[in-house]
Amino acid sequence: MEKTESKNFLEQIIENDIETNKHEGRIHTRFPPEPNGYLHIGHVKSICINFGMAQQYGGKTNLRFDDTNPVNEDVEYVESIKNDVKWLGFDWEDRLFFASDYFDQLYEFAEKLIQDGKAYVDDSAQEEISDMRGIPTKPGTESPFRNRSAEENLDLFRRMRAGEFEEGSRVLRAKIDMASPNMHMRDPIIYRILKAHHHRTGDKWCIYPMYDFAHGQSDAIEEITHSICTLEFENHKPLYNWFIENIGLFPSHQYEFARLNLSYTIMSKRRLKKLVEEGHVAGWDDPRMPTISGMRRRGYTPAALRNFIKKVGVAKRENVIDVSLLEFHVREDLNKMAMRVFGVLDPLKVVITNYPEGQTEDLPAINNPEDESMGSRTMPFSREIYIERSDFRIDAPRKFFRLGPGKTVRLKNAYIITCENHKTDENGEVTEVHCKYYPDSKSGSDTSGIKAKGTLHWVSIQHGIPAEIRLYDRLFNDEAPNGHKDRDYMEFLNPDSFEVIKNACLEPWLKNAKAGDRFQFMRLGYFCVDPDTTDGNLIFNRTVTLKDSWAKKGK
RNA sequence: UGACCCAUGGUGUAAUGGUAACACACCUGGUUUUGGUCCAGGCGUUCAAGGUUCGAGUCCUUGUGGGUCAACCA
Repeated sequence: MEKTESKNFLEQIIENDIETNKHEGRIHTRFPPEPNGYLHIGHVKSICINFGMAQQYGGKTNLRFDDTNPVNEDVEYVESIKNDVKWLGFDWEDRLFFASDYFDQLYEFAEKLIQDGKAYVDDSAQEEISDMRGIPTKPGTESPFRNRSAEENLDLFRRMRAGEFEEGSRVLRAKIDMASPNMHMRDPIIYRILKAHHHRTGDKWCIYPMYDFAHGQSDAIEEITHSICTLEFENHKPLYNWFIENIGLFPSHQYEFARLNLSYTIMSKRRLKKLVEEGHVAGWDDPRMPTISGMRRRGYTPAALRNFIKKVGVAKRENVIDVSLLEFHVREDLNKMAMRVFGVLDPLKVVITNYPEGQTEDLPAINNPEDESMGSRTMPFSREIYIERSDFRIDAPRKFFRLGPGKTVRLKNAYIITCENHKTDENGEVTEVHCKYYPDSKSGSDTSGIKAKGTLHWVSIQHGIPAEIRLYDRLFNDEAPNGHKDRDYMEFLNPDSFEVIKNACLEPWLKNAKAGDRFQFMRLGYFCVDPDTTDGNLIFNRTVTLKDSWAKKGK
């Protein structure tokens, strides 16, 4: 726990609860995903808050799957969710739970409510129930089935459970207040008939509890002290409390925070799913997706994500976080840990005319200037090398500290060279650059006295290895793709969000890189090895570029 | 025309009745064999009107603006 740091409102509540010895000072939270999709950066915030708070105050966090709707849920998702939470660095220890673990208890709670005259079976059609609920500004009307006897309700409910009725023909409702200004209190449905196979309970049940009748009670059963969720559940809180009070359960309390929104992206499961299904991305783990699996594949680190969430803060007002803050934390973490290597994405041949043919030198290279313990390696240098095509310009302006006719640059870890000539093809495209080098300008023993303003990365053609590089950019080119009333978010898809480079050339050290390995390609950005990589085909994903104050100047 | 929640730089988040601060972004400059990192500096903020108070971003009232709620989803 950091000392004098300012506290967010949840920390203040928790510290106050500890001071007043509420729940004997015990802190117990839960992360309650529904196993119906993949986790995204919005969930990362929830995970970090729920696990983070407990960690910070010596408490515990349960992982509980809210699996009350078998129609949408699947074990595939529970495995991916567990994997994602673990990868982020959090541990639920032996506390892996499912709302479905409590179906028997939940059923008993429902019978108790019926016996107490606080719940009834409604035979109305779905549409009738909806009509009778009224609208927010006008009270609803009571169902004709509202005043059945407890005996009749109990009998009907048991027969619902026994499978005697068709799906949709009856529901169990809590008997609260059809005139409540809070729509959730207008006799909410708490059980519906769903003749569906459940991924854990199989065919044991044909009635399933609704979210409102499962979530709070599950919290109470697990004796959760702080049930932290997002703002849209604020209106559910009176109902959450109503069930706890009327059933007589452990007094879990719900607290709400504002969900995370990121600029240039969308966060709804439904919309992300559409991107996948319509093939706008390669899958849920496409590196452009804001999913945890996508960001993992892209090369983002768990620490970067955690630090990002910490900086974003926790409050109750709607927010849109600038993606640049995320990128900042990705770079910050990678800068410390990523080995520096050389790779040329768009090769341009350079011949060093006065360098002896057939000669090769192994030049030392520091692996990470930020971390001496990462040591060094050597890189082969020879007469013919590749440089980045964008590092050469025929019409180089004054402030272009790179190569051009007559220009002098340092080849990182090697020699200073001066451009003497270049060849072009019939289209005026540069095909080859001729330079001379200064033998006494070798890195580490430079006595030439020549000053080169720019430094370039390079790869010896003879020694370089081929690789495929996948470049990613933001998926949407609008800051708030979902924030336009008259335009669909799909209209803002960035057509240039993905580019494949097939003919990149990397320094030979990289030949043994393994899937998931992260590197900084000097001067270009951070890259990681994609799992599609095979023996003969090295594939890298660009995680994020380096900051580029030159590009920003508009060149 | 209901209930609940929210309102601080470009974006976020603090300030708990007492000098509005921190991060990102942006802009300068320095260091640099990465136009990276690092270092130094700059820019810019309390929705409005009343009220309480010696003193209000903070408390009260009203207004304005925004969000949420009318799935047998969660």
